[in-house]
Amino acid sequence: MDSYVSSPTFYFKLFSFSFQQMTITDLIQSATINAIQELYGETITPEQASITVTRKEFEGDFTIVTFPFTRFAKKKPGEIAEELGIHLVKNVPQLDRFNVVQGFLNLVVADSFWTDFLMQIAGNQDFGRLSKNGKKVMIEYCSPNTNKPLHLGHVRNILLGWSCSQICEAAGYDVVKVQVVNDRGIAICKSMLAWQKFGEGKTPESTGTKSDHFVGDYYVLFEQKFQEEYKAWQSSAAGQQVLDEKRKPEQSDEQFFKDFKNTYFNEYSALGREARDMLLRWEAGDPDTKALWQQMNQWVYDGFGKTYQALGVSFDKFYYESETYLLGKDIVEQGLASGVFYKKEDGSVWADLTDAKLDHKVVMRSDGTSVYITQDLGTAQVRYHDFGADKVVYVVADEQNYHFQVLFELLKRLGEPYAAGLHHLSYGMVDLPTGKMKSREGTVVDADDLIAEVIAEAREASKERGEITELSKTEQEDILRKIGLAALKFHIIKVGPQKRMVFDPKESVDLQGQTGPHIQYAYVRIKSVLRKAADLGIAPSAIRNPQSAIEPQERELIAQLYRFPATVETAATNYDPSEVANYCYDLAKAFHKFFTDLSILKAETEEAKAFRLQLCAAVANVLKTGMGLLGIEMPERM
RNA sequence: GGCCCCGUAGCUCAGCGGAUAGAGCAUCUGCCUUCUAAGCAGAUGGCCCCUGGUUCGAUUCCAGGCGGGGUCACCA
Repeated sequence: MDSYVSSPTFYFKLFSFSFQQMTITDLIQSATINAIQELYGETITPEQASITVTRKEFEGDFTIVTFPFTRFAKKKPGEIAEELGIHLVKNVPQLDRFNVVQGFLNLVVADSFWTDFLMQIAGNQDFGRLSKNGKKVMIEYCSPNTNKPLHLGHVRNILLGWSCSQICEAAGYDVVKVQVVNDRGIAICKSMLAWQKFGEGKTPESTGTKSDHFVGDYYVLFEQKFQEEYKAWQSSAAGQQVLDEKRKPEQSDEQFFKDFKNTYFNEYSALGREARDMLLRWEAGDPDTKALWQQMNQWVYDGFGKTYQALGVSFDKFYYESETYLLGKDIVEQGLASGVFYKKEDGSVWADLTDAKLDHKVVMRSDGTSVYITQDLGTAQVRYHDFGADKVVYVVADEQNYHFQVLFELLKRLGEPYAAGLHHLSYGMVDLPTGKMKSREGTVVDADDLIAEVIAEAREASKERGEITELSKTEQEDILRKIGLAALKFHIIKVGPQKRMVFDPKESVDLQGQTGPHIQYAYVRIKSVLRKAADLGIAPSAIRNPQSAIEPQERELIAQLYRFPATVETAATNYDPSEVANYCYDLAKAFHKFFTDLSILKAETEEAKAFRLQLCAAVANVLKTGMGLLGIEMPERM
């Protein structure tokens, strides 16, 4: 029966000096297994002895459902619950009493257990951070193209990637954050060409434009000029001739030209030819082209850097596709030799993945050049060589689900040592209330605009409150920045990654209800009380007279705090920051309830004041840590 | 068409084998002679997409539908 005890999920670390301690639920669970053995002579598994948190309309902390035990106990659920309750309270010192409702056994944990726990975590800044597990996880996120600025989609990606990295770190991993930059290809050539033709030597400085937006503007300009050219061609004799020859009977003229756009770009367009020529010159290493490319990209990186800084995120290493796009060919050779790949008559190389319910997949073109996935194979290997990693997480939108299934399958078949630790953190696209974001229709929400907007909104709301007007201008701005970003970040991160989400700009700026600022506000209230207590000379203390019972609001808060380490752990194993977000909200909510129901500095006894202060301090600490895992900073006042 | 994801209050989302399914927003009603009302309490609002199956028990697991999205390029 030791087998389940040795499983790491049944432990978490309470203290910074690492020793492992069973949680109270594990204690109850193993005691339940013993009790069932003694009472009914039946051996049950931990899964069968499932413990849940008691619903708040009943008295108790934890609940055991006894229905499954009727099979062998040959008694009514209520009777079993009664017998089990007596046995557990007798054998588990941490349990004070129990009650039975239907077949549900509600267990009440002794006050002393909760106060002891609070004493243990008092003053421990690292509570919730698990000790190092000696493993490394590499997280790739953001991965932008360099032809235009970051938008709302990138923001979701960045927030997911960043908070995952923070959560993994808290869960004991070493973390390497990497970004793959798509800095080459036809898209950046379009920006380059438009700037070269129409830019008149302008620069971000000369126009006062944020430099990534400056480059993006030329990308847009290219599209405009191309559309003009295409429109003109459509009504020309040449265009009409193609229409007559190639239009399918069921197609309208308009539909035909819409579908024909790519072909036009590649085979007819003058601008298209110029852009493709530029790409060819780039690939040939033409110095002028390279210099222009470098200049444009540098502008973009400078601009991106500012956005990352505004969002409070960073990367340990950037990989550039211009340096990796030729990688992977040796892997293809090895794969051919080992029989993972096969070659077709035309010279193209394929993998047959049909037995893994996937398709045949090209890994090398017939002309010997590599495709997208070849490059990914190469990059995976290079990165592993650079850092080593037990787990590799790719934060990429769910439109690439199939791609990653194939990539992981290939890496597995190639026998890469990290293949078992690969994970695609797939997230749903972000929609607007008006529908999908479409760059062509100009409905894309720009990241920088969004950040500015949420801060402006916080400023507006702050004016009405007048709470921070005494502070210096810089302090005020710092607070407003924290509040605005908390609203934005929490609004996005609270949604489970897998779900496609609707982003309503109006709601993202809300400061009330289930929002980041609501949680910050709980923290600020605590900080305010702690300052006042210091002035009054009241020191926090978890020591409590055993005679005075803990209030339900206090108990609820402590029980919430108790769940924090386990929350961090599951969020890390699931790569799901929304679990931490929802936890923080629940904790803040419980605090606000406590705060309005019970007075801290005017509590009945000195001892109660000190105890509540200690509880508050612990809540503040967990809120700060938890929100920190989401990349959200806490202000001291608001 | 094959495969994958999603379907819970008017809206945005939690819950994912267990008790009468929860929050926030919106609508309505109360609570500031001060530990910050960005808060709290209450009211209103649900065939948990449908139909079967497994189970003592299904919103939760399985199968089949329906609706929405994605993806099936020698594109990235």
